[in-house]
Parts: sequence; C-alpha cells; structure tokens
Amino acid sequence: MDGAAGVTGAVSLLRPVRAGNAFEETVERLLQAIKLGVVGHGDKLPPERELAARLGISRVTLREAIRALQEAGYLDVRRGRYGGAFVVYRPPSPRKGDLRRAVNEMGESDLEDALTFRMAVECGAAQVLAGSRLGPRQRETLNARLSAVNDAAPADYRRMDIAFHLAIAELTGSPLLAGACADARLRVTDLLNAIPVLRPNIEHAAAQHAAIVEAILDGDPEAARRAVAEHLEGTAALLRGFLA
Amino acid sequence: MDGAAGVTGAVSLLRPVRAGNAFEETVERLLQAIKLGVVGHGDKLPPERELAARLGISRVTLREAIRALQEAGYLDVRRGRYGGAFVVYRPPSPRKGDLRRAVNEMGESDLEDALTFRMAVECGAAQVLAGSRLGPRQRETLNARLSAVNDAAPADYRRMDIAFHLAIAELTGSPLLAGACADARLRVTDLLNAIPVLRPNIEHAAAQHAAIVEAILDGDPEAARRAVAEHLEGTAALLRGFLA
DNA sequence: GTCCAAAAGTCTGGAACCAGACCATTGAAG
DNA sequence: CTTCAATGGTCTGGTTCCAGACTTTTGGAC
Repeated sequence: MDGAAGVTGAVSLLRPVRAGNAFEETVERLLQAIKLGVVGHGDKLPPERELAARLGISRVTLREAIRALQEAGYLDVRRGRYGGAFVVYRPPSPRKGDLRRAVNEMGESDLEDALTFRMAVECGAAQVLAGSRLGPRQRETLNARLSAVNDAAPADYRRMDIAFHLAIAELTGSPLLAGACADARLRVTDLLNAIPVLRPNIEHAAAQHAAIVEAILDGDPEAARRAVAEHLEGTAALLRGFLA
Repeated sequence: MDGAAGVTGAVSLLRPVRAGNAFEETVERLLQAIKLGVVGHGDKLPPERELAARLGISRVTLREAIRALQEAGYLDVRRGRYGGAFVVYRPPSPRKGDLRRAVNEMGESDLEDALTFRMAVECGAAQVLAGSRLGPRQRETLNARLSAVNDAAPADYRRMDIAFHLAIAELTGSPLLAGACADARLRVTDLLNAIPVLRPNIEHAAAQHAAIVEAILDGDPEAARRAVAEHLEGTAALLRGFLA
C-alpha cells in the first residue's frame, strides 16, 4: 500500500473475503431466494444433499440454516418420501412505518448505493441485450415475462416484476451480469415490499415495461437504456416519496 | 424448487456460498490487488495484523497466503521494523501464444461472460456518473486520471488505464458499482496482459478516453454510454483479433 | 399388507480456521 | 552502543465446518 494507497481499488479489493460464517451466509441466501420469489409459496426446496452440494456447504450447516428459517416461520419441513422443506412465506401487506424502519436498518448511504448500483447494472443489461441478435425463443421469453407481469394478481405482482427484470439480465447469456442484477434487486426488495402496490403505479410501470421490451426487440440499445433509466428513476422517486 | 424452477434466478442464487477455502480466496485477492496495480512494484502491503483484520481472516491464514505469493515470486517479505511484504511483481512482456493459453485456462464461454459483464457495468457506471452533478474535486480527479494514462510510460500503461476506468466507477460514490467494475476488469486483466501494448492502439484508446471524459463532464449520459461502449468494443475486437 | 425408495434426522472423527499470547529481528533515535 | 517500537514468526487451545456412514420416517407400488 503506502505508495499506491490513493491510486484506486484498495477499498473494494482489500475488503473482507467472507461476509460472515457459513451458517449466516446460508440463511441469508435462502432468505433471498424466498423473498425474491425464486421459490414461491408452497414450492419445495431441493433435497438437503443436493442443495448442500449446490451451495458448496456441508449438510450439517445447511440443516442449521433450514432449522433457523423454519423457526422463523419461512419453511415447513416434512420428513419421509415426498417430504422436504416447503416455503410458507407470503410477502406481508405493508404497514405505515415499515419503509422507514427498513431504511433505518440498512442505512441511508446503503440505500443510495443500492439504487445507483441497480441503475447501472440494469441499464447495462438492457443495453447489451438490445445490442445482441435475439432468437425467436428469447423474444418469446421476454414477451411472456411482460405478459406475466401485466396479468399478475396483486399478491403476485412483485414476484412477476422481479422475474421480468431478471429475465432481461439472464437473456444476455452472462451469468455474471445476471448475478449482479439479482444482487441489485434483492438489495431493494425489502424496501419495495414495504410500500403498497397501487393501481396508478402499476399502470405507469406497465407502460414503461412495454417501452423497455419494445426497445430491446427493436435492437435499439440507446432507447432500451433510456427506458430502463426512466423506469428505475420512477421507482426510486416512489421510494423517496414515501420516505419524505 | 420444482414448481418455480423455471421462473428465474435459481442459477445465480443457489450457487456456492463460498468460492473456495479462506486460504485460496486470500491468495486470489492479493494477487488481484497486485495484478490490478492497486499495490505497485516496490509498494508495501499493510502490516499483517491490519491486513488480516481488513480481509476478515486470521493472521495465520493470511500468512499462509503471503508465503504462497512469496514462493511464487510476487512478494518479498522482510522482518524487523520497517519490514513488511513488498511487491516485486512487474507485468511480464507478452509472448506469442500467451493469450491462447490464458483463454484456454478460463474457457471461451467465461471470456464472453466477462466481456459482456464488463460492457454492462462500465457503460452503466459512465451513464450514472454523467447523470450526476459533479463537483470541481471530482472533475479534477477525472482529468488527472486521463492525463496519467496519456503520460504513462509503456510499463505503466495498463496500470494507469485500470486506474482511469475504475475512477469512473468510484466517482459515482457507489461502492457496489465500484466493486463490480473492479471485478469485471480483473476478469480480463490476464488476457489484456497477454497482448502487446502497441502505439496505434494506445492512440486510438486515448481518443476514446478523451471522448468518455468529455461526455461525462458535459453531463451527457447517452454520449458517455456510447463512448464507453465503443471503447470496450474496440478492446474486445482487439482480443478477438489476436485470438483469430 | 409388505416392501421399497426418497427424504429428513443423527452421530463421529478429522480438517480448517481462529483469537490471542508470546518470541525474534530489525533499523532508527537518543 | 543501547534502547525501543514496529514488524514478521511461532505456538496453543478452542470453535467451526466438513465428509461420510448410519438411522428413522413416510407414502406409494406391488
């Protein structure tokens, strides 16, 4: 360091190699999967042995995490054949003050960080996707996700919205980019879950979603980038509005 | 899973919680810091106790990593007061075949992944930065980094180039975004180090760097995004050219 | 009704990792 | 030339985490 301390990158590179112990990180991961709706209400997690292998941890550690989530009321574990860990979580209806509480938990600066990060990676993903030649299969997927959001029941709205946004990143074919977008989204899920889903907002978002898809299918990176930026600015403004 | 297996995000969320053991991850991190030039030739790493704390690992584990890097010839460790671990690494002059070898090591699909990821996050960062009000201090920093690349000796060129690109991300004020850009860059450093630094390429890059800075200082997100996209496409094309 | 396969639940020995105390070396200041 | 502070080097006991073998429960197939 010393001589080059100020050059750059020191902050991001010399940060902790591990976010916490294996147990904590596993709980966090599973909770994210549940809250993002990757595994929805009533769905079953993969068998312990398979899941432990996928997460790269031992069964013992995974079981501790599952038990913690069970005790917290997120999972229902049943044994025997056809048993498993079933998700029983439903996003709670937001109450006044939830947002304030959620923001206080993460900190104001973390909020700005998350919103900035999300803006950058999602705009980047849309730009990249619009700039690549899309096959008929990919176009279908994109349209299907768009329809799914528009047809979603209020209780499913957030989940479908997440699926739509992540689909854009995943269709780029870059796992790194998809991971970054998933990361960005889950850093604001708690906040979004804390504000009510209102009709005018949904309609506004629907128009923006349509514009995003249109730009991507048109192969116009600039329009795609602008559409996503506009959409996310709207979301950020909504959040700040509820905070004020 | 099952019911929602196809929805999305499963791949990125149910991936391994830890990339390897603490030792391996630490070696990797330090090596990245060295190769990205965060700590340049002759610089000293922070004292073991401090570095271990920053990396969130025990001194024992850190020392193992340092010893590995010492044996690999990247560090020179001296004891006593004013001692420490000094970087002795200089980026090697590329030889014919190095690139092919580096690509084979990481895999073709990982290469595409890395290039796509980098395109998305760096374009996003430039867009965000151009869209934010910059203070005089930030403008200075940006110009300084630009000059540093242009004035760099050939041996320092890559390092200054990295510092320039990362500065854009860091100036957004988002640690998450800065981290993503650092990650993206280090995934291609080995490849870029494997191709020679040629005059025409440097001049071409210099013009593009200038265009990026101009767009950002003008507060034009679209122009900034386009300039970065163009620049990175040039780099990607260069890589592919050397591979063909 | 019996059997079987798939799943959760349990146990054990060992490896990895850690926190903290202590030792050894070095170069500068007095 | 003695002292001292900052640094790397070493040791010890305890915790976390792991791999793998084994047990129990469950519901369907025959």
